[in-house]
Amino acid sequence: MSTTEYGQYFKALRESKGLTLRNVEKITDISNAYLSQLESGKVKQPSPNNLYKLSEAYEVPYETLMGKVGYPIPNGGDTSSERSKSAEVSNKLGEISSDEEIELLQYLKFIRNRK
Amino acid sequence: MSTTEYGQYFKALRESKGLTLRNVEKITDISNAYLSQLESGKVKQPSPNNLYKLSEAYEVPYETLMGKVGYPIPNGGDTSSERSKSAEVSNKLGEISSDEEIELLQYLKFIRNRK
DNA sequence: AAGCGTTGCTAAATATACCAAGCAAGCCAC
DNA sequence: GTGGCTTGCTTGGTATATTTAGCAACGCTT
Repeated sequence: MSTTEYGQYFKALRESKGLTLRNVEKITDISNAYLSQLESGKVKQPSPNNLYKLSEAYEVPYETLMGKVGYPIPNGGDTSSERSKSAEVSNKLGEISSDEEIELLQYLKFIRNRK
Repeated sequence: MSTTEYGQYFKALRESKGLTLRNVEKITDISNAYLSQLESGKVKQPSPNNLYKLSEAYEVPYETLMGKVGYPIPNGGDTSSERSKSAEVSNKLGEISSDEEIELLQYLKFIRNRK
């Protein structure tokens, strides 16, 4: 199944914000070691508590992260698959795939780093 | 320590429905052994996946169970007095400025055209 | 070059979710 | 009573979430 490891998503998110692993550790109290494993796909289901902290640090909706890692989310059905009929909160950019998401985050990092 | 004995809550829920541990096991695919531990307070943070199954079996809102065991729930109402500081609307990419938004849209177009 | 702080990462260890197997007590038929 | 069936429960084990300690490569500054 879509092996689009969400680890890369987390990594791209962090880098787009210009944060280091130890930066995030400081903010969230999650060890940098664990964060590294998270980003390299060695963790399957991080606890909701940690997802919540990360959602704050990265300023993305908690629900989004819950869905990303495969937990059921309160209002809709499943996620992880892009064919969901869910009226997913439209992003300002319109519908984007997981792969595009990562690329956009990487580009965002580039944008913010120049100048 | 929270001493939050939600175990008794689960037990009361099950009994109110006239279900046995093995009944619930059949329905949810959660072992009766585990269910027993859950109800006797030997489990601290059951996975959202299992909470979801239980919410279906017991016909209570998923969010309610999430809150019961101490997980943050999507719309505020956390156990700890945490009130959202602001309703920042964020998307999967985190906060982005208008200028960035435009650039991202252009880049998205580029991405999609390069096939 | 040598040292120093930073970065991401890994290995080993601990904690805990969860299951398979089984046990003791209850209940109802024979 | 004895046997079978059901109940809740415990014990031992496996898997996995998470941390502590450390390491190697990098960039600085001197």
